[in-house]
Amino acid sequence: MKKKVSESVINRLPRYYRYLDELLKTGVDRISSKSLSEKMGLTASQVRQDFNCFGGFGQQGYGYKVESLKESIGKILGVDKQHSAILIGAGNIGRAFALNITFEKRGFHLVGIFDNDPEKIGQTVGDIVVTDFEEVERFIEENKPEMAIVAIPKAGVNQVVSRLKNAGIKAFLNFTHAEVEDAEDIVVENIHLGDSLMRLSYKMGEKI
Amino acid sequence: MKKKVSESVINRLPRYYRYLDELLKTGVDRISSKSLSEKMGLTASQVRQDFNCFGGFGQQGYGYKVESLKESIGKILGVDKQHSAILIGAGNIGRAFALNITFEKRGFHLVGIFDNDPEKIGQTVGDIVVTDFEEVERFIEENKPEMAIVAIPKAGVNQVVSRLKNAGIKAFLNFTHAEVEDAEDIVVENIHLGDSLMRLSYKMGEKI
DNA sequence: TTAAATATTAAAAGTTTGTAACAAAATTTC
DNA sequence: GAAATTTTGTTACAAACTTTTAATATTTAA
Repeated sequence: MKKKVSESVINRLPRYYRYLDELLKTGVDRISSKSLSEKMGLTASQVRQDFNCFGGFGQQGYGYKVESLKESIGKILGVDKQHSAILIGAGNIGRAFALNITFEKRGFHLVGIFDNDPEKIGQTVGDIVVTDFEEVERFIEENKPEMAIVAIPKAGVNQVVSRLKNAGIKAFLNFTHAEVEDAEDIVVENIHLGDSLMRLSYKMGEKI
Repeated sequence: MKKKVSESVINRLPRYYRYLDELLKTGVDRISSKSLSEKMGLTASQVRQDFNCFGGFGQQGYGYKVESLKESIGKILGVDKQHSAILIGAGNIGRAFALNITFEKRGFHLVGIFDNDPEKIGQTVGDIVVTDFEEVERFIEENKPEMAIVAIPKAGVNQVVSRLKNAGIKAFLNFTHAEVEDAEDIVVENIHLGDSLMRLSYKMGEKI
């Protein structure tokens, strides 16, 4: 892992991981770059080159062992590790995400849910009780979660993120319309549903 | 608008649109590529080149008029048009999305919600009653929605999409874990929350 | 009114990313 | 067990994307 891997490659890794998971479940235990590329709509060279960024996982004349390839990519992505997360905002999006199984499957574990709405405080989502957001610093100090999922109205985002950052949160999954910027000591993944809608809208205009 | 615009540019447009919307709301009525690029973490030349793909919206020595630039980009993205959509799956994700305001703001209008779970059929989400999925073909015939938001368990996706396609749906927003492939006569936007989690997990491993 | 500063547009250069081709290695077939 | 086939890893090439540079127009200030 000497030279830096390009972002385009990283962005493709989760998709490889998903396909390999799928293959494993259907009982396929080996695959060539060619067949994988056909399934995924890529070229075989690209598949091989992508994998080679991290060192050769394949065997000449044989192909790739699905299980160990999936495991290797999982390791690169870090989904073999356990991360703990808190959810800020127990609204529709927040609740939907908290109840979604993918979350646990990708190595994340939800340990707390916070909101500032008195109506929501005290309710349970899954098996977690919604706590007053004012308690968040104390909770973080005690439980040291690594990550926060932010699913609140746009207006409060900056203040909330900055409080969480100060309290020691290093990673953010942002569902709000505001952009949370990558910075020195934190990592951010923004999920902008509105952007996806606009992209779809564009494609509709182009193709249909 | 003759020569084709690259996908990288298209993918950046929604973000420009959001920032311009923001600027407009804070009362900024003109902006240079330089200040916009600084806000967005891009280079000024990239901003200019992106806009020039669609013809010059700016004025030398002056910059860009925020309002008309936003409007132009909106037109390119097609958010000035009205699209009607149906939602398939009244589970957590589906309901969260249906109740989300962005949806209406981006020119989409929800006209129907479908599910195959007898428990959910008859319930209301927002002001729409959940209908049996078996009715979907008839509904599409009558109401001609353009788009479907698919938020159901992975297992049923292929069958559901193929039925919708046959009934005349041309655009899909896919929230399921299965990949809905772009094809001849349809457009697809996949939203894979699991992928975002994995990307975040990777970044956490890299930087923290 | 003129000069300096600002800022776009367009074109050229540079960088990155993706594709294709080939030699080396392992497997399968005979 | 040797030959033929498969398939990777690597290198070279092509395409796409980004940045730089040059040319031109507008605004601002003296």
